[in-house]
Amino acid sequence: MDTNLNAVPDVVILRLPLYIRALNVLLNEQKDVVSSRQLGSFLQMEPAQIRKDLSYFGRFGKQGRGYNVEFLVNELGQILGLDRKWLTCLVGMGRLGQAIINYPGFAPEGFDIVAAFDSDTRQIGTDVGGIKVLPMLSIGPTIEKRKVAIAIVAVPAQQAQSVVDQLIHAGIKGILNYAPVALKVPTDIVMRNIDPVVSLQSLTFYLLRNQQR
Amino acid sequence: MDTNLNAVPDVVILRLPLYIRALNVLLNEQKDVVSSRQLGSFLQMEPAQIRKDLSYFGRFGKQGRGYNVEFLVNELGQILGLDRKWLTCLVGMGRLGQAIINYPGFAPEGFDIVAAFDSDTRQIGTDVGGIKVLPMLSIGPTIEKRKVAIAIVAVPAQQAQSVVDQLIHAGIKGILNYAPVALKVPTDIVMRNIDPVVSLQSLTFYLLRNQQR
DNA sequence: CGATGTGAAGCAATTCACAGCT
DNA sequence: AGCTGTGAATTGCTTCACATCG
Repeated sequence: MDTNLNAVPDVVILRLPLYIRALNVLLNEQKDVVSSRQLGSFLQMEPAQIRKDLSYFGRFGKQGRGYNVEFLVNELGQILGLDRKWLTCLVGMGRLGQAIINYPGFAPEGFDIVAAFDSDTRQIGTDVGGIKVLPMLSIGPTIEKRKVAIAIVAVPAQQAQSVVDQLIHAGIKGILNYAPVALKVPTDIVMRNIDPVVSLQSLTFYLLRNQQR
Repeated sequence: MDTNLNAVPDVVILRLPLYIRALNVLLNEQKDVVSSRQLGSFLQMEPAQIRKDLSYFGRFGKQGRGYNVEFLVNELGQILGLDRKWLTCLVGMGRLGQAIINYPGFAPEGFDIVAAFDSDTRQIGTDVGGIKVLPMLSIGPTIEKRKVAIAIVAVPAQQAQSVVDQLIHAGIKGILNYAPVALKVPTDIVMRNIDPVVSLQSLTFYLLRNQQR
């Protein structure tokens, strides 16, 4: 075993947060040890895949017993960098932006929204969820001064590319994009897209196929 | 070429909506023909992958020329079942539910939200975005009577599994889940999860890895 | 025994490369 | 000449199966 992080397949990284979610549920249920078989039945996946995934990073289990839940959740958190705070900003304070900034799920996981931006002059200066809304022109200086690493983009599709360009120019390295467009970013920038319509549009294929039969 | 829809890999189905998005942009730009190379550079992917993906469904292109944009977007829409309306309901009318029901992106793509449910007695009976909020007990009768096929779940994590069980019992076949939990559904139910925290938690891995070097 | 960790095997997806059409 | 459609080659991922250990 080698633990070369560059050799870990992307799909494996995408699954780690799901393992963490499941392990936290088990922790709440006072379970202190779990086997790959139990975790697999919980997440509806093959035990072998879980063991192989974990083996990219180390030997976390005990033969004949399984994995210590608390230990494993901490190890995985460390691998993903969840053992520290990530300064985050939000661009776009429309209805979606409002919902995002008021969503209580980010902070407990270490994603602290420390700045918010909008182009609407009526929004600028108002206080939303304890954060003052700044004008778009403040994006650069704010990100640089506060060393914000992640941006959440919740602007209309038309503005998204220009906003993302500004963010990257200011030093942002990770982007969570809610705008329904395919954005272009340099290879060293990590982006995730959240687009409910795209999700539904592949879902319907299976609905169609399942219904005729 | 055979066009057996059961033989199409899931990853291919997941990419079709992205092609549609891109093609619609090109349509707006009055482009009437596009090559796999152009589309690939637009979407940052390999031309061969696009051609192979499309070849699962038919021969849509012309050699030496490329693909007719309007024709291809219509074909793909038909394959995914986007050429008709999908009756959709929304469960959970908190901040997230409000944002979802007011999001103007669903209806133009054929996803009509025709019913909304909540457990909060103060919400029930109110009118949100032209739709009256019904109590949870109405889920079954409403879905059955109106033949709703898709449900969007925007309730707290704790209630999500029970809500999903009710929806499936009432005949829902597709679920777009916003609750941050791993839900269990039968194999004939199609589910998509939207969880921004999970998205961020894999993003951070690459931020960590890129910064040390 | 019971369960991990892991090479090897098997399967799936991507990319190559080129015949064939326009 | 340019570009599609597609077998073949390649690359990547998942699952098997078992040595090994508690």
